[in-house]
Amino acid sequence: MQSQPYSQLNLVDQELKRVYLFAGLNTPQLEKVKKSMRQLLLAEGESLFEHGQRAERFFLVREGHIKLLRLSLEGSEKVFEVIAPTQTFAEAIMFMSNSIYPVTAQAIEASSLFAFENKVFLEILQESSDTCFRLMFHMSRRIRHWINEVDNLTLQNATYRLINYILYHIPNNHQEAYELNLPIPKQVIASRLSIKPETFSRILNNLGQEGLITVTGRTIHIHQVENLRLYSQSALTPTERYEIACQKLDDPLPKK
Amino acid sequence: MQSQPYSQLNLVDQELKRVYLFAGLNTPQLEKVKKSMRQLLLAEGESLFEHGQRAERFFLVREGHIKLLRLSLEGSEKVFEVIAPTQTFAEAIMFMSNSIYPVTAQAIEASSLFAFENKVFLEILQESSDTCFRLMFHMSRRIRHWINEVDNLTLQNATYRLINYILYHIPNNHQEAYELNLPIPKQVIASRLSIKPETFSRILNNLGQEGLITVTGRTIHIHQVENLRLYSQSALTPTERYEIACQKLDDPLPKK
DNA sequence: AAGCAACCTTGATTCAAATCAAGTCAAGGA
DNA sequence: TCCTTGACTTGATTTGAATCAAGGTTGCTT
Repeated sequence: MQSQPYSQLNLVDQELKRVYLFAGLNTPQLEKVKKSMRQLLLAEGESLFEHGQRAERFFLVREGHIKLLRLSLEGSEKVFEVIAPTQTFAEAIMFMSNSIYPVTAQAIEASSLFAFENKVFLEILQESSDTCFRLMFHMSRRIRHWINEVDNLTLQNATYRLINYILYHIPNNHQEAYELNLPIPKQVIASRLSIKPETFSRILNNLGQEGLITVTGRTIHIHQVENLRLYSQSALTPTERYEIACQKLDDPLPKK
Repeated sequence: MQSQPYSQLNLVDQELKRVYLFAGLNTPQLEKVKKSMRQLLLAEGESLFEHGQRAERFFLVREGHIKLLRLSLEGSEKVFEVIAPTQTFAEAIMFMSNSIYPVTAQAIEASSLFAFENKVFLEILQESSDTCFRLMFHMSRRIRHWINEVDNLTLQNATYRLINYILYHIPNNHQEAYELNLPIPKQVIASRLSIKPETFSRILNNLGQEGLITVTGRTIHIHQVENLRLYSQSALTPTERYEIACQKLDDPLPKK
């Protein structure tokens, strides 16, 4: 991992102002943040911090992708989240004094990030209840995000979760065809959705067989986004879906 | 649901001061909170708010138990959390202006609560960055709680989750025998752990067969707390556990 | 161009937990 | 006392996804 103090450029200022944590800061406050900021360059597979390590910094991804994961006792890894450029992570545990990172962070590909000192940012917060509020807003969004996550994991099956993942990555307004490029290996997405790679592959296959999508490498062609949406709303078991499909029986469906 | 303004008593003051949100408030601030506070009495099964409703209040449970749940499309319910006396809930979404409750809240048994106005409390927060910090601390704890929840749901099996639930309800220092009284129906606990009632029952049975616990109605006798801890640490599948148990082979184990 | 290592797919099999279907048991009412 | 109702248990069966075990692709290196 490379680490270096980062020179003050106006370009960086703009980059930081787009981060929700810093959006409300004035110039001297921003300067203070920038002084404690470090640029990190991670190689593919390199880890940034380990589950259990003291949490003293939070991070902003500039290029590449970082996965947050945990290892089970048997050694298999479970990815909780994949952090993409412009997103921050590990800022929420800042408030637990002497706290530890609840997950391990590792670069999926060569990545560039900024690291910020919790201590410095906490000092700034102490002066501005406005920034506090903005932060709390985002923390509560994160809580809701996790509630949804548990919801997905428990109420729905693997196919539903995968479809939801796809839909999440399509702009809301799109109704017709869409071409989705997966930025990261399918295995990582599979883990993120708590699905084994084999099952992931089979599900994509099934959706292809049903004529909803076509997969070419890491590109997923969705023929009719609206159809996928309907599909996810019904949230049925494959058996049930097949039965319904047979009832509709406009187009011949593959017999399993 | 009954609702009424609540008279100012010193007893209530003490009750409120023990709540983390109010711990840092001074007397006039606390008075302000109390003025907007309402007491609610819920009958068994009565719901307090529904998933999707505007979130304008947060709550403190005084007596009884409240479950936070979501309904699947087919109507089955998934319990996310069970709130016990002295605990608050729905305070984290306070910061999302115009936000909605992400879950439904319903009384498991006849319950008594206090309801607080988000607006009033937010005004107080704006004056005290100290209280803000305390709140953020608890919000970040909650985020970590949910990360652990997902971890449990994905890396571990049903037996492990149930054991963890039991261990969680035993004081840390206990090593020997312990008698745990479940305050709520087993079905609710099962849903909380994302297990079907039938499976829940079977797991308790298995643990009984292996000599770890004895179940009498809603009372669980744990013979050796330390044994349960070891069991949960290994986190193996039933098959694996049985094999290991056979290798140890000090005491005869039931053949399946 | 050959070799190799990720990454992905496919098929056969196994398994934990869900589902379906009857029960038992205890509490409360009429 | 009988009947109902809800909470729980037990057994038989099904099923979604994991696991095991080969293959196939792709892209990179030497």
